[in-house]
Amino acid sequence: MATIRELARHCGVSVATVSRVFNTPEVVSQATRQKVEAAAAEIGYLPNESARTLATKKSNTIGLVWDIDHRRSGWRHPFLQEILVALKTALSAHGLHLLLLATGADGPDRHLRSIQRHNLDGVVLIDNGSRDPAVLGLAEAGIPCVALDLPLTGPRCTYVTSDNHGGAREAVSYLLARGHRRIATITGPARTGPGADRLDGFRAELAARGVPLPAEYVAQGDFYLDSGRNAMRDLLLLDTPPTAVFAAGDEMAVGAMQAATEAGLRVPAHVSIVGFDDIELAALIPPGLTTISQDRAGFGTAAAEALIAMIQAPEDAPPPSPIILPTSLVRRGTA
Amino acid sequence: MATIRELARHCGVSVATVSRVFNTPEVVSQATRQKVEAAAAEIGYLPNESARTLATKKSNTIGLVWDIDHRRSGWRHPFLQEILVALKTALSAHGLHLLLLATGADGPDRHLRSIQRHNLDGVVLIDNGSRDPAVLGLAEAGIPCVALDLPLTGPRCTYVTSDNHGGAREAVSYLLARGHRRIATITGPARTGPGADRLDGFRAELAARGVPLPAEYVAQGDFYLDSGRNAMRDLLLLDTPPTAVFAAGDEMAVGAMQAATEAGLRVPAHVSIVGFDDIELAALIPPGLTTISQDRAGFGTAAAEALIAMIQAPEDAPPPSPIILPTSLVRRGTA
DNA sequence: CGGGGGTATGTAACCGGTTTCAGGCAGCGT
DNA sequence: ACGCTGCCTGAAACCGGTTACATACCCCCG
Repeated sequence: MATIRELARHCGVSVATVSRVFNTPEVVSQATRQKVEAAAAEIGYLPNESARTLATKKSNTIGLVWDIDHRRSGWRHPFLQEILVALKTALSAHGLHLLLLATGADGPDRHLRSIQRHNLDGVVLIDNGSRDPAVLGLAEAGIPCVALDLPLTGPRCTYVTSDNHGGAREAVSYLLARGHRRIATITGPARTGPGADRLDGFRAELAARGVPLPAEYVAQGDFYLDSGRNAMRDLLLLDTPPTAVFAAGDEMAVGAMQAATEAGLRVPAHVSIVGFDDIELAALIPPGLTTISQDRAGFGTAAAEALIAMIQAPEDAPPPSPIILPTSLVRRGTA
Repeated sequence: MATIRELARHCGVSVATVSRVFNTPEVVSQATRQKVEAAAAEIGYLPNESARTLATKKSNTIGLVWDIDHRRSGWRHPFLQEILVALKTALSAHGLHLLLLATGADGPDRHLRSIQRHNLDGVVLIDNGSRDPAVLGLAEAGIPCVALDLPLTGPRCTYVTSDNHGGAREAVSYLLARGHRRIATITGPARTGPGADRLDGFRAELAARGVPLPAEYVAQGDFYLDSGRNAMRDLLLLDTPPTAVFAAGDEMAVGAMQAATEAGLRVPAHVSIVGFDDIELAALIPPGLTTISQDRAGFGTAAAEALIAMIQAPEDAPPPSPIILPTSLVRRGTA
């Protein structure tokens, strides 16, 4: 690898000039700039990132902190790949690199250290509902930070999430329009933003339309398949079982479909089901899961944009406002 | 952030000694070591990665190069998340960081530059079948490199893949044991390792058992759902349609199931289907897809181990041999 | 023709570590 | 007492960039 001094000697200028060609080309004369650029291309010079980071204290790198310990938490992300693609694409367009940090693998607190050690310019946080204090502390650490599906705010910290409240209302509204009046829900964990917001929206729409909601129509789930199946079993055992169920996640909706089938019921003839997420499976499982679709790539893109805005903004800029992505209902066979 | 000089002054030793405490603790006396360690903990000293990388030319970081441009290639990885988890976990255990590089987003060649600019210690390559020359060139660049599902070898380059050949043979063997003699296959793209190997295995097992394979029983697919559906439609239109189909990927198997259903056939009563991959959907779609399961986490773990071994080995060590992960048949409802 | 202002470039300090090399010191044998 | 050895420590060069500051030069104007 050629160094800046070699390149400088090679074309008879000082290292400062070479540096300027790459960083503030407008201050160097046309002639020398072209001379340096040509020589750089010829000998294949590439500025060393570590040296640059050391000198400027900016790494042009953002960290993705993600709880990896799915053995313990059982957590899997429904759209991780899409988010990664969108995030990386948007960051690359601004010359930013992406470093993967994992709370599970790196140990508690370790990612905070990593952020300092690497001079990271910002962080995006994928929520796992762990409420890890070290993760939450990031919001106050002053480093630009955007959380996904986790309502974290601070002077240089914001979050992006879907319109879970509105999506849930739309689902309920749709079921009401189809004539249902006995509508139950299978919730996500209350400690997660989406879990809480979808339940709120569900309640809000029923209340707004004057439809009663018996307490036993709210069944607790954890976003995973088995919890949906169990919850549905319980719902079907009620004296007056619901005619429609809004599951706060597609996996649970699939579990609910299985429970209904096992109980000898047909979907949607005997019971309607609406999910949330629009995972791949939703389109493939017969008769097709009606669900609320999220803007999967939007998470990554919005996170990148928010981060870049915060990085470029002055230290004391007003805190950014949260980004709420729109949802949309996808009609398929289950409702 | 405290620097090494501050820490040195703080406890009355030289910077060299502090550095040794962190890198070669065995050469510094017990007394000073403890003194330095205590002071480091007290003032929260953390060595700066960039400075370290600059001085040693080793970054303790490995790059994950991954073709992100799925808009063009339509490529999605079935187990990306599991691979990421296993890879990151294994790397973290050895103190290595993970940097995401994307051929689609970073532009052609850009990841090669990134590798040099960042002094990456190694690279893992997730194949997308693109045959990108810059990617393939990595094998010769001398940097430790392990490819996933792509038979790439070199002095410091190896790969990990499933036993695609054996898995395919097992699938065929199972169908033969169930009494089938008219067995067709839906292949993956021949340019991909798994696509080619699964077809080879399919052919080999039939040949070994003396079962004839008409040319029209080999239908071309591309691993995605639609191709499976189309291929199956064609197969069912033959004069003597197969009684069983081995699809080289689960998505195609699901497509094949759809085509069979659309043609008024029942699976497995009229036609049996075996897939490959054991994606999540396989267990959930009725009546459950019989398929060949891969060691998903094994990809990440094996890649990390191979990489670490290469990094620690002397430059002229013999090239590592490829890692072939075992597969296993999962019996469900379709065969 | 001399001075002022603006522009392009160079010099050298600095970022925070690692590492070579030299030297101090204690212990030991003679 | 002397020299030798081995262990521990420190001084300083170095990694490859950035940037504050100084300087050289040119042009224009009074």
